Amino acid sequence: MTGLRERKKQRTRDSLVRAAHELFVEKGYEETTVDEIVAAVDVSQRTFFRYFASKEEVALSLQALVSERYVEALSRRPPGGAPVQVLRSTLEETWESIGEAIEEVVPLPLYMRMWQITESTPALAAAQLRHAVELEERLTAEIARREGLDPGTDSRPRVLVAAFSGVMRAAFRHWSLRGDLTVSAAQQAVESYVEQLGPALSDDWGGASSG
Amino acid sequence: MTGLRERKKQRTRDSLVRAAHELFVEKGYEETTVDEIVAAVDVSQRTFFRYFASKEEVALSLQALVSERYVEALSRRPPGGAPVQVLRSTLEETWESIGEAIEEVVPLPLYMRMWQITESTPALAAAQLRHAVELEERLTAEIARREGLDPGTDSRPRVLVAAFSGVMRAAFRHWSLRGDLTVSAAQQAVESYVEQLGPALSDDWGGASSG
DNA sequence: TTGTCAATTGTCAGCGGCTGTCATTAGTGT
DNA sequence: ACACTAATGACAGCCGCTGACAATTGACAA
Repeated sequence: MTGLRERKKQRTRDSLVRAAHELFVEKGYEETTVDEIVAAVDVSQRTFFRYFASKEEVALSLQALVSERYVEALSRRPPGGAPVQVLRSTLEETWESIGEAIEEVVPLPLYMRMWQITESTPALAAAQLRHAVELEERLTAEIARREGLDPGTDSRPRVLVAAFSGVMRAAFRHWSLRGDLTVSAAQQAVESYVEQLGPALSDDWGGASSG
Repeated sequence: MTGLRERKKQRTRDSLVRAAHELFVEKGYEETTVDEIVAAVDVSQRTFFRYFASKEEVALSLQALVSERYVEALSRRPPGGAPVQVLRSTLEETWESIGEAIEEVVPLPLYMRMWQITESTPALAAAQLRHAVELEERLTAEIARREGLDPGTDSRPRVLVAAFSGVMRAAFRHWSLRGDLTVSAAQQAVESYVEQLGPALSDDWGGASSG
C-alpha cells in the first residue's frame, strides 16, 4: 500500500473538501471564506491553494470525480450499439458505483444539497459548465474512437455529444432546483428528458403533451 | 433626442468596451488589469465598476448584445413552422443586423479575435457558458409561448433548446478555434452542425462520413 | 444667468482570492 | 542516527471588487 505521507495528504484533501462542502451548504458559497475553510481543518491558507487551484475547485471536486467515473465506464464498454444508446446505458450502469465513490468523501445528502448551491451560484454554475465542456471533448473523442471515425472530418460525434450533454444538464438542473434530492429522482429526470430528445426535434409537435 | 449626460455615459461605456477589447486581444485577458483599461480611457477604476459588475462583463458585453438581438428577432417572428426550423431561420435572418450593431462599438475583426480569446480563456469561457444558459431560458420560454405550451409540464421546448444551443456552441467553438474569422465561415459552421443534429441522433450511423 | 437639485465621478480605505518566496517541519531510505 | 526530499507555514504583495463620502458636472426652474 501507499506510505504514510501519501495517506496524510489524502486525508487533508478529503477534510478540506468535506469542510468546504459543509460550510458552503450552511452559509452559502460566496459567504464562505477560504480562511474559514482552512480554520476548520487547521491548515494554512497556502496549503489550501496547493491542493486546489481556486475556491471553485473544491466546490466542484466531487463533480470532477463523477465525470471521471463516467468517462471510464464509457471507455470500458464493449463495441456495438447505437451511440445515443451507449451514452444512455452507460449512465444507467454507473449511478450506483458513482454514489459509493462520493460517499467515501462526503455523505450523499450533503453532496446533493451542494448541487443546489452550485446551480444557484453564478460563479459556480459557470465553472461547472466549463468542466462540462471539457467532459464533452472527452466523450466526443471516445464516441469517435468507438465508431472508428475521425472527429476532425466527421462532426457527428461532436454534435451528438453536444446535444446529449445539453439535455443532461437541463435535466440535472431541473432536478436540483425543483425535484426531490434523491438519486432515483435524478435518474428519473435524466431519463425522461433524454427520451424526449427525438420528439423535441421532430417537425410535428402535434397537440399532445409529453411533459 | 437624449441629453448630453446620457450621451456622455454611452461614450464612456463604449470607450471602455473598446479599450478593453483592444487590450485583451493585444496582451490577453488575464494579463490585462482593470487599471490598464481605465488608464486607456482616463477614468477611475471605480467608474469602470459602475459600468461593469466585473472584468468579465466587459469582455462579454458584446455577446450580450448579440443574444439580445437574437431573442428579439425570435419573438418578432410570426407563428407557424416547426420549432427547430424557426430557431434556424431566425439565425439566418439576423446575421447581418447583428454585425452592424457590433460595428457601432468595435470593428468586426476585433470582435472576432475576441471570440478566440474568450474560447481559450477558462474564466471567460465559463462566464460565456453561464450567459448561454440564461439565453436558453429565454429561448425556451419563447418557444413554449409560440407553441402554446406550459414549460412547467411539457419539457419539449426545454429539451429542444438545450440540444440546439449545445450544437450551436460546439459550432461556434469549432469556428473560432479552427475556422477563418469571417462572418460567412461562422454561418457555414453553424449550418453544417445544425444539419447533422438529426443524423447524429439516429440509431444507424452507417459507414459514410457526414463531416 | 444664476442657483438648486440630482446624477456621475473620483478618492480612499479595505476585504478576499491568489501567488511567489523562503524558512521550517516531517516522512523516507540508507 | 543521518542525510534527503516532500509538504507545510509564515509573510509580503498583487489584483479584482466594494462601501462611503466628497467633489464635480449636467438638468431644470426661477
